[in-house]
Amino acid sequence: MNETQKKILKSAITLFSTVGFFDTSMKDIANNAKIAVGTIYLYYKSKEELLGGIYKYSSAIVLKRIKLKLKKVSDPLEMLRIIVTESIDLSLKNLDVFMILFVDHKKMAIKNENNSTFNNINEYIKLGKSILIKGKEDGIFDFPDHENFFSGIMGFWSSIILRAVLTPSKLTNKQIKEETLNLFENTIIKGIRCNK
Amino acid sequence: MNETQKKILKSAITLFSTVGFFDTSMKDIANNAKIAVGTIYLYYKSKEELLGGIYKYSSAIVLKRIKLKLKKVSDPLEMLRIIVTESIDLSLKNLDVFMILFVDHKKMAIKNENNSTFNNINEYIKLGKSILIKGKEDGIFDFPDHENFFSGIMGFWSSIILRAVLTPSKLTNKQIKEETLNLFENTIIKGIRCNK
Amino acid sequence: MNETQKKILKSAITLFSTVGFFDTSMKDIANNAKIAVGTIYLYYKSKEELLGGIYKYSSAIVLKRIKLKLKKVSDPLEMLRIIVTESIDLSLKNLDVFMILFVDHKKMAIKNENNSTFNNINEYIKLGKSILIKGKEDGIFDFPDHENFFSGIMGFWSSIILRAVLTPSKLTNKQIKEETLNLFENTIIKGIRCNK
Amino acid sequence: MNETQKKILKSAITLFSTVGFFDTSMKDIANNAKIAVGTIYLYYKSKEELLGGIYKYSSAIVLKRIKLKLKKVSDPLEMLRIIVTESIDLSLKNLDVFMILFVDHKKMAIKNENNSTFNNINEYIKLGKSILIKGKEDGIFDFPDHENFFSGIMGFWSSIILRAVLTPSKLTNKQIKEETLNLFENTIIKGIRCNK
DNA sequence: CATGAATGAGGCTTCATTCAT
DNA sequence: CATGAATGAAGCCTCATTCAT
Repeated sequence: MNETQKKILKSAITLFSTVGFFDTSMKDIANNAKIAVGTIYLYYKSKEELLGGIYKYSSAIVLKRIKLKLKKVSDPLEMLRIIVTESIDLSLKNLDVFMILFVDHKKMAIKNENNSTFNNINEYIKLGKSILIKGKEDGIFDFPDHENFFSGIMGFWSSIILRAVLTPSKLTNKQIKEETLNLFENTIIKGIRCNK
Repeated sequence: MNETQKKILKSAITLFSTVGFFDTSMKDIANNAKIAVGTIYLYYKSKEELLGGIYKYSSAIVLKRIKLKLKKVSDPLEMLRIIVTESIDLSLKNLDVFMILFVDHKKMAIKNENNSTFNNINEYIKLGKSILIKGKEDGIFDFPDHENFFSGIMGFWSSIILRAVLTPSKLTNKQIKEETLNLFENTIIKGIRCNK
Repeated sequence: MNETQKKILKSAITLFSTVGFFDTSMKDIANNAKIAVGTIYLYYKSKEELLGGIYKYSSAIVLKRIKLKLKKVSDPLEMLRIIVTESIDLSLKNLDVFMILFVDHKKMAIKNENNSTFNNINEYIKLGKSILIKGKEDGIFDFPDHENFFSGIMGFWSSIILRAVLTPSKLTNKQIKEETLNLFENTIIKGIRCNK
Repeated sequence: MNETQKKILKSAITLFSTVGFFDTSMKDIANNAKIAVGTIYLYYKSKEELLGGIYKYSSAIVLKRIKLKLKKVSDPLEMLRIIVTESIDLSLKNLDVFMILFVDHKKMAIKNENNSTFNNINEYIKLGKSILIKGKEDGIFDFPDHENFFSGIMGFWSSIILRAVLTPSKLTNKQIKEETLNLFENTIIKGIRCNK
């Protein structure tokens, strides 16, 4: 991926996440990236495909980093903490990507599950699910079988982050992260941990 | 609200929730409602305002019904169960409204918190928050103070419902509802209930 | 067909025939017709379809008038004279239509023979062919069987008219018509008439 | 003319004649010729001029060959047969060139008669005209004086060839050629030959 | 109240042409 | 000579909105 393409992606991510996909024109993206409109079409066949490119690119980064962090551990509880912690961390550090990846196109991602655009996102979800299952098998977690429990967890923390980020407040990102994780620990994790 | 206006709202809700706000044209709405385009403008000044109308209308129904159900009880735990149960129930019975109210415009609702359009939604959230606080004060719940805990709960169940609804499966709405509530009960509620 | 649609057709015929299909923009057509661009799309789904509309409309007029003139006669020789005379006459009176119908899109018409757009043109050609065949059967004409003889005749007079019209000269339309018919009479017709 | 330039011409002729001038992009031509877009501009200042180059190039070949064939004879009747026979023969052997030279740009050629691009085509027509005139002067042909008789003849055979070529049929090129010439012989030539 | 033809700004996309390598 | 990434003007088309009936 060369510099021009990176500029396009960066510009599009910024605008899509703040102004929205439909209210961002290709010209806006070009201007913001300081290139010509036509140039975008050298890299992406359409606005739709540019959005797809953003998905692939962003989700690849997120997935890669989370997989890396998970390598070091094998305890499901620790793994669950890591996948949530890292997701929140990445989201707060790249709010643009967060908005697009975890907020805007939930619906779309599900509807197009077989589309390669969402491969990484789907792998991310599978990863989450497998952690939960392993935790249950290992007798560390206890919760009713449910296909979409991990999606619920994603909805939980992302909704909290979204409000925290959009509501004017004096909290720093670090505080937001810590408070959210603390809440997660003392509600969901507490609820599913097996008592010893 | 006369019949014509109801037809407009019904048509717009259907289309916005399935096709999306931007991909639905005013003409589509008019055709679907079997009226003329111009007629819509007798009731709503703009497409934007029509969307606002949908919010107000839908959220009023949801809020009214939930308030009614809550009147009969005062135990915070029971109240929490009711607000979630009813929300899920209404969502599954009116998927169109659910998509718009709980999925599509999360972002928008927060950004326009002072806009009267979102009065009902905001009141709904306040209601949820107050239940949680009361539960804590009454010593029934135990969890770290967090401004957006209830938003997290909304994100939790709505993400689960969304996936359940969009993923092709053989589950009935009743099953979806029961499984989701069961999961909620055995994770979050279990996690915050005080053992005595 | 209402006034607006007529204005659109008229404007498009003029511009397509003089400037050419590709060098005429939809905005040009709208300006020339003194309407808004969008209005064109109320009547024609695309520029392509507008061209199709012109074909249908123009060829319908030509075909109708020629059929009318042919009703009064049954002698193949006279019929052949009439179909050529009338075609030339109409062409000279409506050069725009002539350019489009008999010059510009010969290629296209053949390639899309089954497309309803060219129904009238194809019927016109069939009519011409049937006259030639009847003349031969009646022993009035004598020529080698050939599927495309009538097309050859069309090419003959239309090429002559085209040059006459485009070359700067002092000839009136009446003169052009008479000279062309005279030439046709004394070359092709003379060549195929049976001497008795 | 080097190899690169020939590749450009060949590619452009193919594409212009099949897809059309406007629907062929410079990139298409470059891709088809397996060169870079920029290279075309080393040989032709613009797309327009490339088209001009095609005219000049193709018509030069046609004209040269026909002149060569005509050298051997002086009888106007034979010469007329040769110019038509050779034109048809070349057309069928190079349908691409035929489409461009004899079908597509009739209109353009006339309008730009003074443009050097069309020198060869115009010389070709002059040649045809002079044959007809000489035949008349020699008492071999008899027909009314007409500036554009030869254009009519061109329209005659080219229209027949065009239909024959585009209509799906089982005729070989040889058959098409023979049938067309036979028809020409027994209609126009028969019509203008002086009986002795 | 209701209609739907008309409007025209603005968006997405193409493509002839340039120019630094 | 050759390349092909970059340019940006211009075209087709959509659609929210208006207004005369």
